[in-house]
Amino acid sequence: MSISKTYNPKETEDKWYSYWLEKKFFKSVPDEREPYTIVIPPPNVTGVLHMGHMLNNTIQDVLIRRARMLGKNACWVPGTDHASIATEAKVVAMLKERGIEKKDISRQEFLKYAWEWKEKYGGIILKQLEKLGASCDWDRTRFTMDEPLSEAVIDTFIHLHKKGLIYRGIRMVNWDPKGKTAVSDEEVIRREVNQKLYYIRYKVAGDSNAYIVIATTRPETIMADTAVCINPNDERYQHLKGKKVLVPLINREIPIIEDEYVEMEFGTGCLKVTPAHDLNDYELGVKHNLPVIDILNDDGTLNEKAEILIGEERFIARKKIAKLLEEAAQLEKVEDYKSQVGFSERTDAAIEPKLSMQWFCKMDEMAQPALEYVLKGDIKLIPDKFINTYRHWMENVKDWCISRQLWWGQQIPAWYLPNGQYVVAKTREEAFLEAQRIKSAPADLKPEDLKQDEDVVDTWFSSWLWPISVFDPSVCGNPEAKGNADLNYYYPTNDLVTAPEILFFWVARMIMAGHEFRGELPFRNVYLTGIVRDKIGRKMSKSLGNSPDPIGLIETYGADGVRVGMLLCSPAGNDLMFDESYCEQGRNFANKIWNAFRLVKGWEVDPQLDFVNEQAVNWYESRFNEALAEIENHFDQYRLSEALMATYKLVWDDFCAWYLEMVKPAYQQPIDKQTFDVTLEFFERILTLLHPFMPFLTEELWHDELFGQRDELQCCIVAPYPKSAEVNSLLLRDVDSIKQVISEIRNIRNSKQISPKEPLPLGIKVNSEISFKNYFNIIYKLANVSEISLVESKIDGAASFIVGRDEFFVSLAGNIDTEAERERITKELDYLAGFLKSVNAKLSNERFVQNAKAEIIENERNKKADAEAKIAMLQQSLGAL
RNA sequence: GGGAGAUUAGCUCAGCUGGUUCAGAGCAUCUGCCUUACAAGCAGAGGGUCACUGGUUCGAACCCAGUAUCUCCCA
Repeated sequence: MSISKTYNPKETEDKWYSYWLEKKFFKSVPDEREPYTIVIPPPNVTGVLHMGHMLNNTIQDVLIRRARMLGKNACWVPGTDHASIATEAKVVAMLKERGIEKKDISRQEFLKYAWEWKEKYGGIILKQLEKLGASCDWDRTRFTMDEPLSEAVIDTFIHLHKKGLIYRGIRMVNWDPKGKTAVSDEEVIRREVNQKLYYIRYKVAGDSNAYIVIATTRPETIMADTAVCINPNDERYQHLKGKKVLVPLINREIPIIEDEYVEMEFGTGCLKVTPAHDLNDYELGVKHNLPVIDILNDDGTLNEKAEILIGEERFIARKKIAKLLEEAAQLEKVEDYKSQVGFSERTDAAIEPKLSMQWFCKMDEMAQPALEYVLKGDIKLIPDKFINTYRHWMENVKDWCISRQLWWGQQIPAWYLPNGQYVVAKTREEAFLEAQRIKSAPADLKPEDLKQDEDVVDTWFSSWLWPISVFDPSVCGNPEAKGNADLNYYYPTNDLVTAPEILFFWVARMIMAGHEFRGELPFRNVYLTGIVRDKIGRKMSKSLGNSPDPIGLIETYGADGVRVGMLLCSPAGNDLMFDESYCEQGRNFANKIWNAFRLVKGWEVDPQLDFVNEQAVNWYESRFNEALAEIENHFDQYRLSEALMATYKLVWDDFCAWYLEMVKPAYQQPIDKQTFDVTLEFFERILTLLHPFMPFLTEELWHDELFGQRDELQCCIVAPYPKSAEVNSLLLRDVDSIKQVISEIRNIRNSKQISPKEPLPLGIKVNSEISFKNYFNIIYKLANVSEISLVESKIDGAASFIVGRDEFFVSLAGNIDTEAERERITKELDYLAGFLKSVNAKLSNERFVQNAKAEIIENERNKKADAEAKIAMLQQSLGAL
């Protein structure tokens, strides 16, 4: 092993990752052990690793590695989703570069290019996860468009359609004019945008001088107006009732209708009604039986129904309309206005509400049991504050628009007869058989007359099957199927780690699908991570350029350093303010461990030597067990950053700063065999405890010859996780006092500018039951004390301090500064007097003595006794000065 | 507009059922150290009106009400 002064991650990471792969440590097959399963939230196949993935996958890897070491059959299933809109956009761009337009090629040709693209770029993110150390079972890697998984999607569609849970209908959908597809409500991101509010004059028909003013943010849609609406209670507009107005520029006549829906305070109190381009207007239109005029093409340009500005893009049209209105003297004024606008999650295009024929999945029925699982606690959301949000959504869930006007994805298995009727079936042949049963079907119907629906289903319609389909896709759509061995062994999975943003998108729907096809929940715990922000709280994003390159971070700080850095700043469910300095802290920690190892490795053993470190060894043993219990408790509650911090302190403070210093032999002196052996054992245990957080460093050290010969499968990654054992709390308490004594002596040295090299004599006046003799060698070593004497009375002229009930005296070579000493003691006396006063106040309060629990009163009495004793000691010291 | 959550040291966060010397941790800061594992380090120190105002209680960071600010979700 190299003995370089610092840990060098580059020399170990690839080496051990390949080794783990080669020895198949990540691989899982069902056996008699208890399974522990995580399915990865499949990243978008077009994606590259960002900080959110780093956090998310670090957490999953910590959980899976720990489970593996706890002896469970750990299985982490990786994969990607096909991300229809995003991928299709990439492919369209790629084709464009090659001079090919999507509209000029067939669906089959397009898909060929798309697969080509996917094979070439689709695996990048998974490769990046390897750098992080992710111990996924790569043999199980799945893609949502793999043949069997796609088939599962189709079967699911058919099944739900048969159950009446999927239907087709005309609805107002969120239209993405850039992706030229519908998107679901969850894929629309609302943002506040600075807009203008245009005040437009509509002339009253038959009265060339009269007009009303309407305020709108979307003047380009006036050509689609089919009414103007006023509130019937609005005093200002009583005279307009029953009249008509003319749409400006095109002078089409539209009625004035009345509805209390109109807010009198907003704008002018007059609302233009545009049923084709606004959800609320649509509903108003249905209520008042208004026609629908759709003036927009799928790409967001104006069509011939607009009559003017045909072919112009909607936002350009908006500017031009404003100008035309102004020229026609029909634009009264323009005001700045802020409002919420929806944007497509994938393309960032402003969403256009659009009426269209789409497929929907009914949600309310499926939401019911999915809500129950969470409310009953069968599925735990961590942190549980998300239960409320979840419930609110589930109780107000709307039907899910699942069709997308794209080619990349699973094509909807609906087949249209020439007369417009349709059947849902897996293949053309089956569809033909189905179709023949339709009474009104043409008698001479041939299979080739059927035309399959052009659309594909939403990517999430694949993803919601993920926890099932990665194991056995064949049960999706077939709830009666038993499922294969994998599914029966691994499902339900244990933990799901994901971002709260997709609680509804995905988590809720996985629960629905799990219930539908397995009658069972898909996972038991959902750990919701926070959003990674920069140190000033901004969400990390490409456009802001405030996100560090994860792979760059790994190169700078090492994978272990970055993993530790991510976890140090990530309380569950709270956003984390990421800063590179956390990774630096992680790297420093790795280095600390490395150097502790170098120390132990450098020791020479002399078998002749007596075992002199019994107290230190026993203390550390207890301390380790105490910390382990604490760490396990943190893990049980998914408090990973606290589990890490407890580990960090155990290693750095207890093991390195105290234990190793206690047992460390003097320079170039050998160590006794027993201490050496037990220290190695302690070190091994630390490595196993650290492994889930820092897999590379620990595996590297684990294989050092210092620990003896290991066979090729004896690796840290599968070493048994330590088990907590008994804690000697008396010993822990004693050593706490000893540590305090040592600190006090160091402090005296420090404040008096005495070199740590100069040994000082220590006198102890023992008033407690602590057997200080047992700890003499520790005190000698760590406080650099020349001699220790147990004394019966105070030592005059010495610096003194109190720990617990015992008094300590350090005689200094020079004269002590009486004045400073007096001041220090007086200060402490003042504090104690105040403290005693407050304790006495409590104890003399009758109501306290009556109401408080016995043990609390007892405690107050102890506090009083301790304080009084201390005051007495200090007063004596003061007198002795 | 409706809902949820947050506010504790310069920063990031713990603080469980109200009760110990309970106001904590890590980082950062300051002071002193190149003490043969580690300066990516060692030893020590300082730092807080627990957002604000009331209330309940023998006792409040913790419970209740209101105010302010921030974040998220939904419309």
